[in-house]
Amino acid sequence: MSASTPPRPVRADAERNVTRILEAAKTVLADDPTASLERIADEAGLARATVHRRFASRKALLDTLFAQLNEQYLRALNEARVETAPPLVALHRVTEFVIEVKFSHRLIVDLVNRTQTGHAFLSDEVVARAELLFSRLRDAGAITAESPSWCLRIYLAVLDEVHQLPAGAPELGAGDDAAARTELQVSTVLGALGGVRPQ
Amino acid sequence: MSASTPPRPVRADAERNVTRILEAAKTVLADDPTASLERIADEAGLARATVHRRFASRKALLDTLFAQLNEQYLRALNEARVETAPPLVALHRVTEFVIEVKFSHRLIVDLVNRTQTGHAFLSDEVVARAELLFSRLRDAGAITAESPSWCLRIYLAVLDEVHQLPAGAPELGAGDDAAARTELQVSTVLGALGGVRPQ
DNA sequence: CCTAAATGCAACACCCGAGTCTCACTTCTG
DNA sequence: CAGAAGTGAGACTCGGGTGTTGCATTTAGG
Repeated sequence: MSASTPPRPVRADAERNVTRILEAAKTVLADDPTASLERIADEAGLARATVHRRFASRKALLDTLFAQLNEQYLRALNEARVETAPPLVALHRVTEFVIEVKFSHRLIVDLVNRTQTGHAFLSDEVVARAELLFSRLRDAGAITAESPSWCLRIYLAVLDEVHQLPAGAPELGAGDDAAARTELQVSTVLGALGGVRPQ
Repeated sequence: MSASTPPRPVRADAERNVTRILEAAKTVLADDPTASLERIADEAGLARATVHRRFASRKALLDTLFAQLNEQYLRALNEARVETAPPLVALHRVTEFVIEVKFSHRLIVDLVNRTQTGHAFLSDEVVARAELLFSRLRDAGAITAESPSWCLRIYLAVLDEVHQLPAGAPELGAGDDAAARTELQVSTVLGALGGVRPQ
């Protein structure tokens, strides 16, 4: 049964262009969530027709983008061991990973608001496991906020702001950028949710 | 010099429709920042042509909307005496006013991101006075965050989330809705910015 | 009540983005 | 190298939103 890869090996350069398009889409859509496919094609250095060849529709492109994001989040949740590690440690680790994901959250929020289709931009699994982390934080006394969904909303809202801070911002100090953003995110969220700041 | 009101008294019903349109625009755009003028016209119970008669363009309508918002913010800053009252008191009062302004911040953020024109959705004066309030909060030891502009960003981000909480949400408790939202906003922001929560 | 102003309605031109198709040309890949 | 797959460029349709105009009707207000 070699049926999983029928008779269509997909040429290498075509697949390469798929990733180029996705990369370009992230960049362009982060700047303007309503950007046209032409802008994305330009950013990718390809013709608009090619984008349509690789993705049946704009929606198909966005779906792929979302799927990619959820995959990365899932990886982050796994590697941070959100179910088993001490919750404060897990929060730190998951945030480290998420900060590295160069994905504009504003983009997602915008798209969700726009497409009333109730686009499940974060998969149920991601939401459930993230909310579990906040439950564990509360049970451990690290925060006082009761509702995990509220916690997640605040986390994402703050994440958006941290993400948008320019590279050399004074809030980030002088050291490693990603590390500083992680610190800022964690301490801001813990404070917002009624916890005591570490350090 | 009776020139300020030339020979054009503007009929009463016309002016009434202007406010109707603005009201409808707030409602509709809060739900979908890209909503068409037709949807706004429908919400206002008017024909689309009438919207165009009262507002030269979509942009003109949005400008008026923003101007109105800034006016309300200015009033809030004045009535809260942000420059002179104890900063924690001022924060509380200004938040009370702002919570009453039924204006979706998501709308504004979206519009700002969309119209790259650097639309100054919050007037310089509003920004300056709000940032002053955060400076005073820091000097008084109520928060530890250094950068007033960062504080304002977090404030607005949280405000957006508080604004979007459904009416009977558990985070709001059972009492007066507006008061509960004010409390949640203030305590969340103070915590996020490194302060100690009152109570 | 009578006029001027405002509206509703319908048609129109215009622009922009999505999606499709063709055809000549380039680039993989066996 | 040869054929297949992929691409670029351009034209095209289609849908939807903006902005404009003309005309009949309604409404405000002296």
